[in-house]
Amino acid sequence: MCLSNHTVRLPKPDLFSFDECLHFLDRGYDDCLYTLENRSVLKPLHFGGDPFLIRVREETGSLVMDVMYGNPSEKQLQNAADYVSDWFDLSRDISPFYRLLKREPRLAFMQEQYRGLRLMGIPDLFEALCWCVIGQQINLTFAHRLKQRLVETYGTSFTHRSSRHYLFPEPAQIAALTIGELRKLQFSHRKAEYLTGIAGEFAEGRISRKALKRLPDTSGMLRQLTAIRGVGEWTANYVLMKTLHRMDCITFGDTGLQNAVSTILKLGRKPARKEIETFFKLFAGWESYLVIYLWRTLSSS
DNA sequence: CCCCAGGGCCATA
DNA sequence: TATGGCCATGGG
Repeated sequence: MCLSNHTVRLPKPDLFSFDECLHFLDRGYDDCLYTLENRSVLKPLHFGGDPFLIRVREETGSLVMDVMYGNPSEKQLQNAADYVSDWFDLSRDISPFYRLLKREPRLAFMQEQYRGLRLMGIPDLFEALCWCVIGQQINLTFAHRLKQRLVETYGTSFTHRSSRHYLFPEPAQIAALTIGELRKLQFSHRKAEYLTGIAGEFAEGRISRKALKRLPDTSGMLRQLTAIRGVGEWTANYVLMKTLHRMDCITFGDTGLQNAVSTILKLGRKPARKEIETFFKLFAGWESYLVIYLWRTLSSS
């Protein structure tokens, strides 16, 4: 990695497509936590100090991260570079996954059509858990609207070139909210309880990404996460793949996953859990990537 | 008006 | 351990 003043170059790994990653970021929903602009992404970040804005774009052989606003320290710039690497899963060699795809005739098309798609992460654990709770059992359009209301009402923000950029609220801010305040934003009573509860766990230090990461295996992490009220099997698996980059996660119960598997197996019905397990057998150690690629089949082109 | 949406909790048996 | 009701709202 080459650090200059306010620009960082991150080498692109093999089997990396910035266009496929942008396709994911732009898959039809307005997301309030980043902005797409001419084949680049604007993303506000903060690591303790004042927030700043980065832009991620592509050059031959590398991703380029420029600071567009704010004045991050060298350390914060390094944090931002790590964030981007995490976000785009840059440090992973996915060639073993592609070899498995070639061995499954019904999926071989993926390594052509989606070539270079990465597991786009949600590096912040609190944000990831909140996003899961918000999205539980409602359509994604409405889920994005709820997230936007939460972020625009309680997140800090700054203006750059007449656009407002929002940071996800801190746990302490959400923990202090009443159920009624979230109900006003059209959260259900139950979701409001889950959100403030999860925020409280973070604020009081009972959950952290660091502590979770110390656990030896995925099943231990799943147990710890599902002990939190509002976090079931789906949410725990989603968070482990998107935030901790665990590679052996299957979001059982996921409607999108079930639809994708049903289509590929030509079932004409919802697959049973056992059928999903069987289908994933060949991909041991790469289940999370298969989930991502199956979700990819749900958005056209 | 109907069904379902990138679930999870809780009561019941 | 398994099943069903419930949540709240929007899109098709």
